[in-house]
Parts: sequence; structure tokens; C-alpha cells
Amino acid sequence: METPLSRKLRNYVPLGPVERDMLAEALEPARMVEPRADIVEEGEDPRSVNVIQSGWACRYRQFEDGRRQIISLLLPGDCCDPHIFLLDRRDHAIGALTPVSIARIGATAMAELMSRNAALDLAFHREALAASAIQREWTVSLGRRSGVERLAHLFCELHVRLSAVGLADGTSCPMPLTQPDLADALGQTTVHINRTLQDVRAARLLTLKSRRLTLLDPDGLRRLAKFDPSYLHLQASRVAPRGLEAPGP
Amino acid sequence: METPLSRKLRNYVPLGPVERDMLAEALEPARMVEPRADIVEEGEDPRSVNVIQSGWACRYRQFEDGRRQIISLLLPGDCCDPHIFLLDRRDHAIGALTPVSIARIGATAMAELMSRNAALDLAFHREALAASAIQREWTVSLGRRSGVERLAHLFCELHVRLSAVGLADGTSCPMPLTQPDLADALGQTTVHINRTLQDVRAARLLTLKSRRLTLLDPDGLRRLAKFDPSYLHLQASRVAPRGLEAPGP
DNA sequence: CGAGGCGTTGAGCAGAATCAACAGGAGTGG
DNA sequence: CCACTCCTGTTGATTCTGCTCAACGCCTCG
Repeated sequence: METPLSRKLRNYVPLGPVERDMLAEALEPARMVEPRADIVEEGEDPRSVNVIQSGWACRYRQFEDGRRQIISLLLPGDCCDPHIFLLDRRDHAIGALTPVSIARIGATAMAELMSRNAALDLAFHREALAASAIQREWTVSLGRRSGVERLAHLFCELHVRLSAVGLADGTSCPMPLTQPDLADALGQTTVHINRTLQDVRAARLLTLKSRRLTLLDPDGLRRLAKFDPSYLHLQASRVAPRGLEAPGP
Repeated sequence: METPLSRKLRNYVPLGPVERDMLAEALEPARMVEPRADIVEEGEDPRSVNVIQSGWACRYRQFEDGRRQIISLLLPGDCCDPHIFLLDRRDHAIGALTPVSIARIGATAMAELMSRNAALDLAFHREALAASAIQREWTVSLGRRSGVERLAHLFCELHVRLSAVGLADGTSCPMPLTQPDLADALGQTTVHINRTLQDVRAARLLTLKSRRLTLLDPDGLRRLAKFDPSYLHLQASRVAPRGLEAPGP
């Protein structure tokens, strides 16, 4: 059975029906989480893995004074390891941004998957590498990219990541993030995000309405963002670094 | 034999002389790297690991227009995996900030270490978890901490990390970073770093001279930075969250 | 002795925050 | 069904944090 997870892992390693079935069997039935609710609960086995089947979530950190920073965005096919609880205190939380459907791979099932199938083992390792590459890229964005560049870069990243799980077509994808969400992800205020959005819209680079993002000028947007998809380690971006995705059927 | 690496890993898992010796044997003889030179070379086996024996290095990303962002700082005992080369293009480089002594653990030695000794396996896994926790914390700093807070937080982090490898005493530690380095790590300009430094000095929180940092008011600094050492997952910070380090002998 | 990197200072500017207000839409309860 | 509330998106005015440009002293090192 094809799930967002297997779909994504196939970008790192070719997976046959055998591997896909092993994955599907390991996944426990999904549960739903409401927007704004936290996903990972204290006391979970830290070696198990939560996989997003649908919906968007985020790792975030909230200060007492109200400031919030979104540390990373979790899309369908992404894993949120509850490693957070490996030791004493959790340093961040994972929350749903939209209604989210979560499936779990238990600790033992996960261990068996990795030990019994080399391809899956490799795929999960590359997945983890890609996740840290994304985190590093966020560091670069927050540190050295300007407001417009940051916004443009995030949209480029999300479009490619969604493409990798079949949730985007050539130039558009869902964009459930509100402006407050974008602000907390990009380290700015909603007011400023709003104005930056108006700028990129005025530059005819993209449209964003009814929770859908359309790239009007993908190359222009990438140039502006200094976006180089190779850090995502996806097959698609290696095969065709220019025209990112083949047009949908 | 005790190395910065074994010293650090002991913070995650108790290691006996057996494990320490296994580690020491796996380490190939060290090589020196000059400041400003890059450490990891193209073509290295991505599964091997470079361990810093002495000196400071950093992951960084440089744009064509000159902007540089330091993505993370690597201290003695830290591992810099050349995973960077797992796929096509490298997304960042690793460079020496001071003279650096590097030892390598070959790919096969590393694999044997992990498979033959459960404690070491666990220790390396926790090390990796701690590294990503640090990366997340940098995301939070760059996104939502003000100039002073960022600077204060970085100093707190570095002091604790250096303590974990025995390179700091109760209130002071080496600080080879120049103001341009600090600027590139914290996403600001050297001019502004300079002024922020003057502020924290004026507030009698710390002194910084001849490449040495002294925390005059550690608690005040931590409060200012909203620094909670638990994310570093170090034993010391769990045992004594208040008075971070026991005074040296 | 010259060169280059580092640290420091000043003046002026700009990107982003803050404060405030309001319109539109979705959901809720009377 | 309507009034109400809350959240999102938008705009304006003002403030401030941090950047740019520029200059200079200092130190190290060749």
C-alpha cells in the first residue's frame, strides 16, 4: 500500500512492493489531532515514531512572554520522533497546525524494519539526514536571508517537499499556514509578513489565496530566495535541477 | 585513554575503561588543519567520522555576495560527519576557526564500535540527538531572541559545552571567536556585535578579553538569555541545574 | 615597515517591531 | 436567523533595533 511515508522514502531509495508492504504493516491505525493541539504525549516510547498521514504540524517553542518560534514544519510523510523525551525535560513541543492524522510505528516494529531490510534502513537514515539539512537551511535563512528572501525560500522548500509526496502539481500546492504561522516560522511579525507578501505578489512571483499557493514565476522566486533544492536530497531535484517537477497527469 | 570524545560521551552514558580503550583504538592519528582552511574533503567515505581533538571549527554557508552564516560550532569532542557528501552537492562546508587537530574514525571501525558495544552505540545516538537539539536552539535564537539575548545564550551554551569536555572552569572558558565570527554565528554585523558586547560588559554580566570569557554573573546571564541547559542533554545539567559546574580541583 | 585583520566609534538610514484600528469570515449560541 | 466572538488579513503612524558606510587605532605577522 502506498502511504505518504513510502512515497517520500522512495525519493531516497528505490523501494519495491515488498518494502511498501512492510511499511504499511508496521503502521498502526491512525488517530486524529485537532488544530492547535499537541501531538506527542509525555511518556511515549522514545524509540517509536509518529508519522504524519495527512495535515500539517510543527515543532515549536513558546516563551513565557508569548513569543513563539516554529522550529520546523512537518508535512505528510514526515516523522516526528518523540526522542524529545529521551531525557528529563522536553525542549520543545509538536503541535498540529491543521487537522492531522497520525500513525505510529512502534519501537519494536521500527527496530525490526531497520534490521530486516537494508533498503528501508538506508531510506530512514537518508530521511534523517534530509531533516537535519532542512534545519540547517532554516538556520541560514533566519540568520542571513532578508525578509523577502526568507519568505520566498520557505515557499520554494515547501513546494518541493510537497511535490515529493505527490501533494503539489507543477506550480501550485496547498498552503494552510496563516500569516501568524508564517511569522512564527520566519522570525518576524504578522504585520511585516503581510507587507512582504504584498511585495512578492506585486512582483508577480506568486499568488496565495484560499489556502493555496501558486508559483507564477518559479525560477524568479528561486533566484530571489537563493534556493538550491539539492540540500533536500530528493531524487527529483537531482535528476532535474531546473524544471523541478514533471507536470501532473 | 581519555580523549575529548570519550570525555563528552561519558556525559550521556557511563563508559568504563573498556569503552574508552575501544574508542581510543578506533581513532586514527590526528592531523592538523590551519585556521580558515576547510576540514572535510570531497570524496571522503561518508560513513566515517571526523572528531575534533583540539581547536574550534564551524559548519558554515557562504553566499556569492559575501554573506556568511555559521550554522554550528564544533568544539573538542564534537564529531563532524562528512555525511554532507552522501548525495550530489554539499550544502555547506566545515572550516577551522583556530588551529584544529582532527582524528578520524574510519567507516568500518565506526560500524564495529556501534555493533559490538551497546553503551557506545547509545552514547553516539544521544550525541546526535544533542547535536540536533543545539541546532533547534539556534533556530529559536535566530528567530525569536533579541541581540543581547542571542549573545548571552551563545555564551551560556558554549560554557556548558566546554565544561562537558573539561575545558572550562566554574565561571570561565576559552573564547577564540572573533567579533566577525560571532556576527556570522548570530546573524548580525560586527558593528552591532561590538555594541552588544559593550552592553553586556557594562551590565557586569561578563568579561571577554585575550580570547577568554568570564561569566561575572552566570545566573543573571542565564536569565537574560532564557537559557535552560537541559536541551544539551548533559548529565551535569541534570544533576545540578542551578550551579552548573562543580568548582575545579 | 607595511599589510591586513580585529576592535571601536560616529552619523545616518532602513528594515522590522509596535501600537492601534478595522474589515471580513467562520463558528457559536441565543 | 441574527448577534456575538474570535481569528485572520490589512492598513497607517510611529519607534527602534540593527544595518551601512566610513574612519581610525591597534596588534600581529611577514
